[in-house]
Amino acid sequence: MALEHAILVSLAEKSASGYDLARRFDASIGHFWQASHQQIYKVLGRMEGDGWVESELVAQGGRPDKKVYVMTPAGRDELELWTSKATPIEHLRSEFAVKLRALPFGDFAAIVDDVRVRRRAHQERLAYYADSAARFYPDPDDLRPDEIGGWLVLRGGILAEETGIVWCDEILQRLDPEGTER
Amino acid sequence: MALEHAILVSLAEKSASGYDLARRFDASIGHFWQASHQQIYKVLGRMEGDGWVESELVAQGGRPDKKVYVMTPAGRDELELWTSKATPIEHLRSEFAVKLRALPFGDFAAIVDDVRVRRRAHQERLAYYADSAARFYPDPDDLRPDEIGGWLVLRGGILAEETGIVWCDEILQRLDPEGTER
DNA sequence: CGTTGCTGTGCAACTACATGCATAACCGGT
DNA sequence: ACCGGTTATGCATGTAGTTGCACAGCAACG
Repeated sequence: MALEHAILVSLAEKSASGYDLARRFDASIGHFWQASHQQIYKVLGRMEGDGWVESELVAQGGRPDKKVYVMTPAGRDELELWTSKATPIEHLRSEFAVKLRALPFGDFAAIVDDVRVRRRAHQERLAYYADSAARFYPDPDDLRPDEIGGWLVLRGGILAEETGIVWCDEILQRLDPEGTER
Repeated sequence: MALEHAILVSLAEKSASGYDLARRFDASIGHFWQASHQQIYKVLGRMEGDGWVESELVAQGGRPDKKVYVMTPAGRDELELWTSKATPIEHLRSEFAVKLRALPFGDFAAIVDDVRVRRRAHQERLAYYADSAARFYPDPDDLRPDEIGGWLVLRGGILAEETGIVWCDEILQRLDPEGTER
C-alpha cells in the first residue's frame, strides 16, 4: 500500500514521468522500496483516477512523447494524512532464515556458499551506501531540513548492511571456522 | 515461494496437522516467515498434489478429526534440492523508510511518535528473542548439530532488533534531541 | 545496413497473500 | 441455558506484485 506514497514523495520532490520514476526506483528510493515500471504505470493510472496526480503530455524532439505527472493539492493532502497515521510494523520475512533452519536436512556446503554470496552482496551495498553518503551528504552534522529524511534512510541502510555482515560472519564462524580464519 | 519449504522444514522436524503448523508459525518460525492458517491449508493441498507430503486422517476423542501431514521421500528430495540452490537476495522493503523521506511534506510530530512506537516494538521483540535464546539454548558454545540452525536464526533476529533500536535512537537524536535526553 | 541499446508507455496472465466468512463439536463459566 | 474460547478445516473474493510480451522511434557501433 506504500507504493502510492513512495511515488507521491518522489513527485513532491520533483514532477516526473513514469519512466523517470522507474529510474528513481532503480536508484535511490529503490534501495528501500522496489517497483517495476509496469507496476508504476498501473499505480499512476489509479492515482490519476483518485485525483492525487495530474498528467500532461510533453512532446520531445526525436524521443517519444512522455506523460509528466504532477502532484495535486489532493495528493499533498493524502501524503500528509498518510504520514499522520502510524506505520504498521513490518516483521522480517527471510527465506534465508528458513534455509538456515533447514541445515540438518539440506546441502551443508551449498548453504555455506550461500552465506558467502550473501556476505558479498551486503558488502557491495554497504560500499554503495557509504559512497552515496559521502557524495550527497559530505557534512552530515550540518544538513538542510529537506536533507534529513534522505540521510536517515541512508543511515538505516548502512546499519542494516553492517548488521547483515556481522550475522554472516557469526554464521561462518559456526559452520566453517577454518574457512573463516583463512 | 518459501512457504512450501518452511512447511517442509517444520514437517521434517515433526509431522503435524495444518492447525499445528499454523501455531508453529505463530511462535518460533513465524518470527521470520509469517503465514495464516488459510494460506497453510492451501499450500498443504498443493504440496500433497505434488507428492511432497502425505496426509492421514486421525480421529480424536471429543475433538474434531485432524489431518496429520507427513513429509514423503520426494518432499525430502525437494527440500535438499532447494537448499542446494542459491537463495535470491532479498532487498529491504520498508514503508517506514518511505515515511522518513516524506518528512518535509508530512506530519513531523506524528512521524516522531511513529519512531518511538517502532523503537518499543523492537525492544519487545528483542526481549522475546533474548528470552527464547536463554531458554532453548542455555549453553550456546555447546550446541547439538540440529540446534545450530535455530540458534543462528535467533542470533539474526537479535542482531536485527538491536540494529533497529540503534537506528531509532539516531533518528530521535536528529529529530527531537531534547525529547531523547529526557 | 543490421543489431543492440535507450527512451517511453502499456496490456495480459499469473502468483502469493490478505481478509472475510462458514462450519462444527466440545468445554468451562455465569 | 447461553456465551465465549479452543480445536479443526476450508472457501471465496480481492489486491499487490511478478513475469512476459508488445509497440515505437532514435542513436551509436560495427
